[in-house]
Amino acid sequence: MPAGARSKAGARPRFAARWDVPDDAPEPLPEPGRAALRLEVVMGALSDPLRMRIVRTLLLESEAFDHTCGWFGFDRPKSSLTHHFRTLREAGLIRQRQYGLERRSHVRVDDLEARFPGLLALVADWEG
Amino acid sequence: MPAGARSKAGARPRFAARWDVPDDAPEPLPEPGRAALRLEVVMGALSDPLRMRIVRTLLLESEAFDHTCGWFGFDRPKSSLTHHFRTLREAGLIRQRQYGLERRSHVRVDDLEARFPGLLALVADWEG
DNA sequence: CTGCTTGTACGAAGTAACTCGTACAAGCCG
DNA sequence: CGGCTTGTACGAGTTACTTCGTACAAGCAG
Repeated sequence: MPAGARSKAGARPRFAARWDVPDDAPEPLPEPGRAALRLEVVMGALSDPLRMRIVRTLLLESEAFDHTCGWFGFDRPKSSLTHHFRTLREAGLIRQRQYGLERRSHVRVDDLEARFPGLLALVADWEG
Repeated sequence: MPAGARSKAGARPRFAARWDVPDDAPEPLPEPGRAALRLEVVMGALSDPLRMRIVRTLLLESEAFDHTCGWFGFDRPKSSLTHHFRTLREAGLIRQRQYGLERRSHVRVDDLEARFPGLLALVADWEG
């Protein structure tokens, strides 16, 4: 099945499909595998408004590549953002890669749709 | 619209539809209205495995009426169960009514499907 | 090398959540 | 009435989470 082939009529998600990761991209940081994703952990990660906003923003406004912490423009100390991005990664919501001195994130759309179909649509519809 | 008339082809939820509440039923305990439901609060309530199990059990195994705390058979002190059921009610997941000396609960299927379509299907599919 | 940038690690302080024991209220039944 | 049941209220102990300052590491530009 080709990557991004998500064309079931009438069920196309409103959030952007993910792109093809280039072969020379760095390895992802440690994260739970698809089978290890737990719904209650994912929901716990999304119970924080800032983290919900991070995922939603990545889902709706991200271009065809990963984004750094600073791209979001949050007015919070760096150590706080580190905490929230790590929480999202350890819950399995985002994948992070280290590009030089930047750490870029994107939503694990495929894994989340496979394990929890419809969950990302709820996040996309969230009114912050 | 008859109760349980949820027959969009291929999208029928696997959990039991709710029943008609009799006219002489007690008033529900204080709860947030449909418009006041917040996705991050609902997810926070579901981030506890015991509470996830309560909602899932109500969804899949409940008969055509409300159920008491004791019906679940949890091996926890009563004061702990009070805490979790109240958390679920205040988050808007369940509705509670006082019948004599029992307090019975059911999932707010209509409100939750209207505000967060697909969320209850995720709960029903949860592997505890 | 010197600075600048991105982000981590660590720790501390404050807050919130969970668990549970005890005491109490309210309804039902003998 | 007295006892039984269902569940609450309150409080304490513990744990977990959040927030953030500071110090540090690593990459890049000059």
